[in-house]
Amino acid sequence: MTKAERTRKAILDQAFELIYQNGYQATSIDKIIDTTAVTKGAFYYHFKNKEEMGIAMIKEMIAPRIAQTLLHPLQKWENPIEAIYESIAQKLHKDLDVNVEFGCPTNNLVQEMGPLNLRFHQTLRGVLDHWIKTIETKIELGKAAGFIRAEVNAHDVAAYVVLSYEGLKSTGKIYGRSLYESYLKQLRSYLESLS
Amino acid sequence: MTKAERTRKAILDQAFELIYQNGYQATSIDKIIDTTAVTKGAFYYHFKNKEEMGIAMIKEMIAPRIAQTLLHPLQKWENPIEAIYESIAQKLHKDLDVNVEFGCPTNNLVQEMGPLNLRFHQTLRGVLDHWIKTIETKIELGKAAGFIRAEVNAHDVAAYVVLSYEGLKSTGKIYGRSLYESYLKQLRSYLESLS
DNA sequence: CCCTAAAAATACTATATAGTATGTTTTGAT
DNA sequence: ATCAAAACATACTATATAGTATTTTTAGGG
Repeated sequence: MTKAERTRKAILDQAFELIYQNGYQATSIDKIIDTTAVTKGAFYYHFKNKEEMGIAMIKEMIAPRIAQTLLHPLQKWENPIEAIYESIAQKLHKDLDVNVEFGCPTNNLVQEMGPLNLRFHQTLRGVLDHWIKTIETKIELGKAAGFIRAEVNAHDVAAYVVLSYEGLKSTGKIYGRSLYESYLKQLRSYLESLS
Repeated sequence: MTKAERTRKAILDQAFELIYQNGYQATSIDKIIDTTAVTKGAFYYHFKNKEEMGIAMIKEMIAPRIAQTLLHPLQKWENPIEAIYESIAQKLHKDLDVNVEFGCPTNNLVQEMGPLNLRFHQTLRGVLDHWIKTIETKIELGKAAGFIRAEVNAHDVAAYVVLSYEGLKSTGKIYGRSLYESYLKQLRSYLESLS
């Protein structure tokens, strides 16, 4: 990795953290560069403007994190009920104490920027589409293998799983880890009703 | 209502709309007063600062709206499964086309301000506590009346209902009304698994 | 080594923002 | 009607912000 590439990555790393904790609009470019060894000239050399940086941050930081922590683990179990439950349970377990109060980076941006900026809207939709589609495929395979009842609508269930996860992350900002535990119990009971 | 009371209400009305659509931090006091027949002097006569106005807006605008559109309707059905499903379904039906892209006012603020400001955190927690408690009580009554299995944990279910509703409102900013429909199907199936 | 383009640094502008200072008008009790 | 307090209006300050203009440094192929 060249020095320029490292500069670019340093900006995106810092932007990810600050935006995750404070929101996109509340994160100023000055704050990003002040807390990094990067100047304004370097910032605007690598990114046309704040919006381009934000979109790059979603594509290069957020999307890969989702793939690694929520999508890849799905393939460790054949039964979709186990796969969905365990992938989420393990992710939430890792997040405990560290990330609870700041929620989910994707959902934070969906909430804040979805209605305000078309490019954010579209880019974030791509991230969610991919996640939902991956779960949906897992469920279809599970139906073929007899783990899930045939009349279950895979897309509806996948969307509902994602939506309730995001609801947990959002409401969890207020209620913390106790909500995580009660969520997991209800998620399991919901998923088992599909078999 | 006196003229001063009407001025105060005009500020809160406008603040509610702008904050709902753009977020709290992105809503400037200048924008609020420019789009109302109110000056800065009037604003700061009625509210010590922006934070006090925001807290007042939650207590006087958001909390009553939740009570009227989601809590009171719960009492129209004796069976908690019907009550929860119908109260939410009717609320969502009313929101269609109008409020979908901007989500839920409460959840928007929980997301944005929960981690950043203790007073917002506490005030919003009060709003959610009240909603969850109301559903919880409804479920307990339903258990006594034989509508719900005795071993169901009323609090966990109530929290899960609220959390998934907020997840819908949040993710719904991206997916719109189609998500509302698939959510309602899954909500019904989940609730029926409690009987 | 040298020289050009990439990469980065510095200084600046224009605008937006929360809040204040100070003044004027309106209201309602006497 | 009077007058004090409530209610509102106007002008201002200090700071933060996205972005630009301009200059300087650094990297790497010849």
